[in-house]
Amino acid sequence: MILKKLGERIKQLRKEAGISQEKLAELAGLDRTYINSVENGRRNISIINMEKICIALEISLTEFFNF
Amino acid sequence: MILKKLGERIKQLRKEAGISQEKLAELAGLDRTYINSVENGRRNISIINMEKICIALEISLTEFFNF
DNA sequence: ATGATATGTGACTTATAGTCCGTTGTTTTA
DNA sequence: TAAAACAACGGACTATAAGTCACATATCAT
Repeated sequence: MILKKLGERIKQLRKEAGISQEKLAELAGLDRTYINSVENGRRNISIINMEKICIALEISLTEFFNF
Repeated sequence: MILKKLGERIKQLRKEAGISQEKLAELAGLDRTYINSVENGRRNISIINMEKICIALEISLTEFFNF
């Protein structure tokens, strides 16, 4: 399902960036546990938070959704 | 800003599909007034609703974010 | 084994997404 | 130009995402 795929995509990109959930949270201005629940597909994330995460991961939304 | 761009994108694709906001709402299983406010950049839409709208517009999320 | 670092989860409050009722403009078409 | 059809917008309400916390569990180095 979409939430799982999305979470896995974030996790994959975060790993590629070589950072922890905590670091990503800090860069995106979000809570560590929130990032965790998104990665695990337990959150129906909004577009604004998606954008924050993409900016933190230095990737465009277009690139992000290229999967 | 992101919400404006997103709204304009939906409106553009909806026009291309030749349907009204009401018809899109019906196809996506969302409210007519909600579609309107999304198109006008006044809503921070969630990924699940984004997907509903994409399905209604017969376009993939990947294609949608190709802008 | 011990301590540091990273991740997973449930429960909770607050903010806002999303619905449902309506009214008022604005196009389109007969 | 009247009347449909469509779009924009508002108030009141309910559902759900955002955001945080305490704590549990891995993981890995020393």
